Amino acid sequence: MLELAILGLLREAPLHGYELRQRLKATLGTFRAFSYGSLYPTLRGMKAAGWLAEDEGDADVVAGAPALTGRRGKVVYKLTAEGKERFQERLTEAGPSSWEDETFGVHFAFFGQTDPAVRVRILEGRRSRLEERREGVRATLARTRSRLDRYTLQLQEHGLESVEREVRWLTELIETERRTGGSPPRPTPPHPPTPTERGAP
Amino acid sequence: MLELAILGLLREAPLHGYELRQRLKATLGTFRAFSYGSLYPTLRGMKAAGWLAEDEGDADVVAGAPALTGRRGKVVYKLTAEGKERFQERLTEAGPSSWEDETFGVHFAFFGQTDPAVRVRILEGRRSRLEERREGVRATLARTRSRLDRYTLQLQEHGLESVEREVRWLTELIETERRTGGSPPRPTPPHPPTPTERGAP
DNA sequence: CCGCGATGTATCGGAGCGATACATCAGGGC
DNA sequence: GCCCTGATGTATCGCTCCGATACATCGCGG
Repeated sequence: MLELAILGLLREAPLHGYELRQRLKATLGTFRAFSYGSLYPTLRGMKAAGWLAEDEGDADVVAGAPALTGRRGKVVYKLTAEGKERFQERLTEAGPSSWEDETFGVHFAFFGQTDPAVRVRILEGRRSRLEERREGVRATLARTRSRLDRYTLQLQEHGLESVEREVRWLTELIETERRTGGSPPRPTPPHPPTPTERGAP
Repeated sequence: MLELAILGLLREAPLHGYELRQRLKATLGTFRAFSYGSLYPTLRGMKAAGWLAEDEGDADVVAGAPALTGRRGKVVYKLTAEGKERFQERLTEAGPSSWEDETFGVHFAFFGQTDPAVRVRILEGRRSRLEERREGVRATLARTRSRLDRYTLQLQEHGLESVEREVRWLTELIETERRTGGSPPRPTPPHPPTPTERGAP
C-alpha cells in the first residue's frame, strides 16, 4: 500500500523522506497517515528492489566538503524507469485489493493518472463492498436491536449512516464518471519543470 | 484494545471464541473487525495473565467420555474476579488513549457500564481530537487547493465533511449527556440469568 | 546566547489483519 | 442412503503498519 502511494508521489517529483510524509498527509488526508516507522523501511526496500534511486541534485549536499563536516544531508529519492513501470502496472490492477478500506483511498488519490474504465470499476467495486457491509449491519441490527443498550445502538446507527453516506458519495462519483465518460482524462505528464515548489533557493 | 472489548463482552456472559467474535462484530459494527488472528492469541494471553478462566459448564463437553471420542469441545471463557477488576479499572481511565480512532469505538460501546463523568470526558476528548484534525485538513486544503487535481480535492473534501459530521454527532451526544446528566445510568448487572441466548437446547 | 519548534533520518516492539488449515455437524438435494 | 455445502469452531503464520523514541541540525525570537 505505502509502496503505491510512494510511487505515485515520486512520479510527480523527487522527494526526501520528510517531505514525502508531508505530501502523504496532504494527499491522503483523513484516510491514512503512514508514519515514519513504515516509511523509511519501505523506502529502503523499494530502493533494494530497484524502483527508487537516490537523487544527487540536492542543494544541501552540493558544493564541496561532503564528508568533511559530517553533514548527513537529505536523502532525496526519485523513481527509476522500473519504478515508473511498476506504478503504471499497479494503476491498471482493479482487483478486490483496490477497494478495501485501507487501499481504496490511495487508489482514488491517483485517479488522475488512472484509466477511466479502471476508475469506474474501482468505484463500483468499492460501492458494492460497502453495500455488502451495509446489509450486514442492517441484518444484525434488525436481529439484535431489542437487546442493545442505548450506546451500542447509537454506535450502530451512526456507523450505518456513515456507510450510507459513503455509498451515496460513490454513486455520485460513478454518475459523474459515466456522464463525462472520461472526457477530461488529461494525460498529466510527470511534469519535470517543477522547481522544488516552495520558495526559490 | 481487543483486551478491553473481550473483558466487556465476557462481563455479560461466558462465551467461546467463535461467539465472542460474532458479538464483537455485532457490538462494534463498522468501527472495528478483530480477526481470529488477534482474538485467539489475545485470549491465551489474558488467560495466562489470570483475567480469564475456562468455563466447564458447556453442554458439548459435559456427560461422560471426554477424551474417548477425541471431541475437542468448545472452549468457553469467563471472567475471573481479577478480570472484572481489570475491566472496571479500564473503564475509569479517560486518557488520550480513550479517544484515538481505534480505541474510541470500544470505549463507547461500553458506556452503559461507564461513569457518566468519564463518559463526558471521553466524548469531549474525542471531539477535540477530531477538531484538531479538522483544522489540520482545512489548513492544508487552503494551502494546497489550487495545486490539487480533481480527485485529490474530492477526497479531501469528502474527508473533511466526514470529520465535520463526526464532530456534530459528538456534540449532540455531549449535549444529551449533559441534559440527562446521567439520569438513566442504569447499574446493568452482569445479568447471569441469560440461558445461552439462541434457542433452547 | 539560549532555548524552542520545525526539519530531517532512523529503529524497535507490538497490535492487528488476511489467508489458511483443519475438523465437526446440520441440512438439503438426489 | 449418499454427498456436498455452509455454518460452527479452534488455531497459526507472515505481513503491514503504528507509536514511541532517539538523535542531530537549523533558523528564529527573546
